[in-house]
Amino acid sequence: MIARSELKKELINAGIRPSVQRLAIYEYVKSHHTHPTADVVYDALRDVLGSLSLTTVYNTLKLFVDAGLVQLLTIDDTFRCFDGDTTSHAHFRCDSCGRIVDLKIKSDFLAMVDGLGGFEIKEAQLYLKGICPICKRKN
Amino acid sequence: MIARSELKKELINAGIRPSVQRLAIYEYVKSHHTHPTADVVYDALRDVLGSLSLTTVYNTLKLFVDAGLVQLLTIDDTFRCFDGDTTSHAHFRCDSCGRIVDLKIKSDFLAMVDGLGGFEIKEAQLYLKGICPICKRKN
DNA sequence: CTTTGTGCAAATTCTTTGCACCAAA
DNA sequence: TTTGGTGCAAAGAATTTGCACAAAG
Repeated sequence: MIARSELKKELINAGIRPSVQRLAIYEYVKSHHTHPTADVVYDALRDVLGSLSLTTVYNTLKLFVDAGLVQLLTIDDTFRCFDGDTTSHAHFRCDSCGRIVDLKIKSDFLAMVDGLGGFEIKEAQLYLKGICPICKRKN
Repeated sequence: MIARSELKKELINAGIRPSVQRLAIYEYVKSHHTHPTADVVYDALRDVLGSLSLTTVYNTLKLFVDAGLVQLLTIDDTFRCFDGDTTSHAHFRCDSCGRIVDLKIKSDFLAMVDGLGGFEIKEAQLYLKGICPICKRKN
């Protein structure tokens, strides 16, 4: 859990003015590791904040992604979700419950890829899909 | 390059009736390693085939993906593209030219992921993004 | 004949944009 | 007072669906 004042500084350092809406959205994605869609963030904050529109959520999340503060995940092909954790890690999506789980990966995992000479890698996403331990136990 | 008759057998084995359209679409994704979108496949085949609709291309590619004959890639967040190569490999997308390149990965690369005990992995996608060697040389 | 595939047009869904109003520096 | 943010409504883009006709077993 990061302090609100700390998050505010991060936005300012990134050249983003910390409006009430932006700070609330930023706090949400930084403190929830549920990989929410824009719509989920909207539903969660619309009542907390006096005023919020889905447009603002979309605009703001895009702003954060472009600034490198938030990661955009395309593990599901039907909707985009967001991850406030920008450190290197893998994602697992359960085919049964739909949950997206964070998984640690070794920092040098790119060594497993051949022929990367000459490529400049800026971003890496490792997506795994299958059945999570909880759903597996149920069946 | 695989023979048409061989591809036909693959469709039949998967329980898919090899119509003229389906076979042409299947042949296209199996012989082009350009990771086309449905629209690209449509544009490439509409003149070759007497008749083809974008709807059929969408339906057919979905059919192939569900049957496990073709892979769906979500490396780009604005459109889906398809890969006739279903063997394990990574994908690199160049931010500059948009090209998607296949890269070999070591078969045991999942050993780089921690805490997979209890998970049943059915699918893995490794997406890399950055600048490809060709675009890098140009700048 | 009878089941299945094709393709047009319309619908759907997610996301972005234009623009007027509002808020903060 | 001037720059930038918010949010409504409308537009846009990718994909899916309903349905009538065509084709293949």
